[in-house]
Amino acid sequence: MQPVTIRDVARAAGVSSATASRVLSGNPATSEASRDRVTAAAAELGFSPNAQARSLRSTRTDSIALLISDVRNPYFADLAHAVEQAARNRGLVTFIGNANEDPAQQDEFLDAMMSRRVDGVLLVPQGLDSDGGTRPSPAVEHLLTRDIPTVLVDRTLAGVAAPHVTASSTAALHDAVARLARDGHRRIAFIGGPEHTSTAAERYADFRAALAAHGLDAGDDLHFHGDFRTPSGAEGARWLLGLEERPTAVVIADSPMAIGALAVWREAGLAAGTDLSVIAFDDIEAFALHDPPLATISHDLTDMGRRAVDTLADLMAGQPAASTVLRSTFTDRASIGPAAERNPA
Amino acid sequence: MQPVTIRDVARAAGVSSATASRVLSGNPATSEASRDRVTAAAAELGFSPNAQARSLRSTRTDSIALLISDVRNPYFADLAHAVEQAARNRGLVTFIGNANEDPAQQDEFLDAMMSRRVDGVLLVPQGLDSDGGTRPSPAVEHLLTRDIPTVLVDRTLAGVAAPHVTASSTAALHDAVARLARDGHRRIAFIGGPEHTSTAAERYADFRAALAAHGLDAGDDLHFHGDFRTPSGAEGARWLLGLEERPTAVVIADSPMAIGALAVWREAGLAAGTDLSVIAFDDIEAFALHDPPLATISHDLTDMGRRAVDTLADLMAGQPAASTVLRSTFTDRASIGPAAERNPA
DNA sequence: TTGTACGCGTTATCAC
DNA sequence: GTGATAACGCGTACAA
Repeated sequence: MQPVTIRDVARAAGVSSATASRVLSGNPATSEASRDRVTAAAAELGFSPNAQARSLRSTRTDSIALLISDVRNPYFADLAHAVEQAARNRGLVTFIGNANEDPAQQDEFLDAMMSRRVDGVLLVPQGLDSDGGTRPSPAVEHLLTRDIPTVLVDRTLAGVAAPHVTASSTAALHDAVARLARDGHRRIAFIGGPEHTSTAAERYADFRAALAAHGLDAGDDLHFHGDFRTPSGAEGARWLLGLEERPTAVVIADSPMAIGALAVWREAGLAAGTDLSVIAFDDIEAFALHDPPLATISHDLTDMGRRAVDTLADLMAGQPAASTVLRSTFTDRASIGPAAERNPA
Repeated sequence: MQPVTIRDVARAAGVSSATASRVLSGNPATSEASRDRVTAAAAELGFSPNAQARSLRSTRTDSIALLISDVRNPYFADLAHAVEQAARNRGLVTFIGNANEDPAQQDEFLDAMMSRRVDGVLLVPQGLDSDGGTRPSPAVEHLLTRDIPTVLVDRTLAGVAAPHVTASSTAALHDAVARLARDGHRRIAFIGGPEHTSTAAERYADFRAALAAHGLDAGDDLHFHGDFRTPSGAEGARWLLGLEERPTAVVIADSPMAIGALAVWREAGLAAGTDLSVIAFDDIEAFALHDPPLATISHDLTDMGRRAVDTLADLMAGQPAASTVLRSTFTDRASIGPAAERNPA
């Protein structure tokens, strides 16, 4: 079936396409008579305006793009949900894209979005060029040189001046390490994310700083380099089991890695909170499956999503927009216990 | 900055816009000389073609829409990931939309997608009109009358003739009930999804049939009506605890409800596999957090996503497309144990 | 209040 | 192989 155009509607209503257009876009300069006939005809024919043609004229699409790192990571799924609801409240449609933690897929999606002239972009940046260089990837540079309203979310990117909405875990990690230190923990491991992401780098730096503040060993040998995904969490867990002098506590930098790690430790017979104290980043619903309940460091993602959309809206309105840094929360739960004796006799 | 058009590129390359277009869209009727100059100019100016204008001419957008019920449900997140990868392999961009299990949000997204003239739609339908009527929602009817290639995924919809890619759990539920019956279970509860979704209805019907096949009580009083979300799983768990004669086993129709239910039961001191045997639909990574490991009934979502895209591609190519019904798998794990004694002395 | 005519950026159709 | 030109569907300045 041929798509129904505004001309078809106009013909059916016995008016010109200009009048039909005016009626359909709410222009007040229309008579009641034509208004009735046009709306009736449009409904009758099932007219759906061609957004391509419309935005070719008006250069506005009332849509934004959201690029996340990994749809299957509950953290980003929650963020996507929050952004979508906030955007919907402003009459914006959200196109969600999945980068798979891969700069190439990120760029593909961004190119498609720029081609479709979205009004703005919310970007969880996927790190630098695959060249290993120090510049942002081509599509991201393109975004900036073309002055497309862009807000970085969750992560920042070196050399990119766009405003961002992120979360700082400095205080939460300080609290968490204080709690561990109080319970006698001296060797605390860190299962981190990929170095090139700002979140991974910051979380580890904050962790080191918190250790130092409590007079604990701040060597780099208790740092496992994961990639934010489940299998690398399992690897990290095995790495920890293989350490000569086993740490008594561990901090894991996101929830998929925590899932992978906890499964390995349980299989190895380690009880969380008893044999090994565990703190995981993110506080996802599925953590309720774990016994004992997991201590977490988490962000309010609804807030993050809402603020990201607010910031982007400012930018799209031509107003200058400031960056926001939210605070993370440390939640103490039973997966933290007293440090086990070292080398029990 | 003004967007760079193909005319700018043509001018910079010293050719006509027609030649520039031919070069940029890979038309072989071009000389090596102009090819070089045009590609150089395009790169120099950072040209990005306007997809609106392009598809205004060519009526193809090389994009598809995927509407899922709930981004935060890992089942649909996995499906979205699978679809996206499969579509990408065919050069199609996927726009993911989230309906929140709400027909109104479904229709909003579908309208936006129709406006943008996507080449096809993969739809997890959100049930009937809010009127409670028996017809599909307006946007879905629109999709069909306009003959937009559409494939139903995961769920079907009464009265909609579009091909579908779904999964049948008939055999898996038969296996699961057989396993429970063998272990002495006679009272088996079912925490189901919303009746108006085909998956919820089918799963419950198959469950009832499996019970009957094993000569078990098939009354309707052990059926809790949930909504596929975590809080309703918790409600279902409390409902089960309040039953006069407590069932010894339970089947839960999706993973978020399982998460909600298991947390409640643990808090109440019930051990899965000992006090209550548990089988959950879906086999998500996060289930690894649970001890003992959960018995599951699951689908291969990568397969489902791939086939959905295959089917849609056939439709878009004008070929007739057949529906596919995949088979679910029952995985026996330690959350199933012997039926506890009833009314122990 | 309404209709005519033009242009948004691109591709397809013709001539050359 | 290349260039001029029409057309995609819509919104709007202008004229009536």
